[in-house]
Amino acid sequence: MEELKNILKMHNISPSLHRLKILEYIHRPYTHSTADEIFQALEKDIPTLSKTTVYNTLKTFEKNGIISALSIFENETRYEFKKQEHAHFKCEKCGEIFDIAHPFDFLKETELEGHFIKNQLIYLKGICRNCLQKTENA
Amino acid sequence: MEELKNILKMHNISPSLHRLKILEYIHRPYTHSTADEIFQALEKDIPTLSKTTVYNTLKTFEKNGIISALSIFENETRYEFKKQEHAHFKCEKCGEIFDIAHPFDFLKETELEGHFIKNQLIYLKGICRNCLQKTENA
DNA sequence: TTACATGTTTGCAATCATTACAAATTTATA
DNA sequence: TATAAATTTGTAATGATTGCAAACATGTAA
Repeated sequence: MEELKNILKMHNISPSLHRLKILEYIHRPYTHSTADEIFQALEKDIPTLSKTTVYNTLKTFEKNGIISALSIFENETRYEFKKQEHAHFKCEKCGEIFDIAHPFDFLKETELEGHFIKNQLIYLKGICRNCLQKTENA
Repeated sequence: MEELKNILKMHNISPSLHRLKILEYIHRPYTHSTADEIFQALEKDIPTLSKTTVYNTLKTFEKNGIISALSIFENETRYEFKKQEHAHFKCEKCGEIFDIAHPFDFLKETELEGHFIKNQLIYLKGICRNCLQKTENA
């Protein structure tokens, strides 16, 4: 919790309870949460929490580079704690999302067909290892 | 126009006027259109056109593999005629979207961290060649 | 040609994620 | 303690998309 507080302070965001709780939720490993998911999870602890606050806070975090917003999952925006760059894999069967350490760093800060590439986003789809195993055993 | 008709027929979709017009619009090179954009463009020619028809038609085309839906551009879904796989580049300055012939085919139909990869989606951001040139000349 | 079944299109209402905004509340500061 | 500033809330608005039932068009068989 102290660590989270420091993250906020380092980004000049005052660590209010709500902000800390939201950050805590996103900070758990392998989360790719929607605003609604976060809201529903925290509502229990903080009954006065408003969804607008969740949206506001997520926007603040994103602006300050603490989290990343992923627009690649159909209509809902998903948020994750910013960390080393990686690809995202979504299983077509179970819908689970996995982070994948990806080997495409050679693209960053380079030129492609005359355009200067700053960022890359890689999204993979297929069948995840869990679902593959289930099929084998069936 | 005959070509478009054949595309529909080959996918067992009867080539009604509306469907042909919508397909024609998407078939133009380098389009990454939203449903609304298509609707507004065709409304002039087909005054009775309804937006629901545009959505219905796009969904039909997508199901039949004629077009691809891109969810990566913030909130709006964009559609493009299905063709050879490629990456998408969006310019941070002018917002224009470019297709990029991409060199990542090695990923397809392969395995990564235990998951079976079927599809990949690559999204790049940066400054496009046009905007770069403008900056140089300024 | 008519009548019916089928497929297509329409228009409107509903949904869902997100944002705008102003009021209420809390916190920090003088 | 009073006041300013920041934070949070609640509600209404927006915008993309979907559901649905009615209207319309088309093809087919009698």
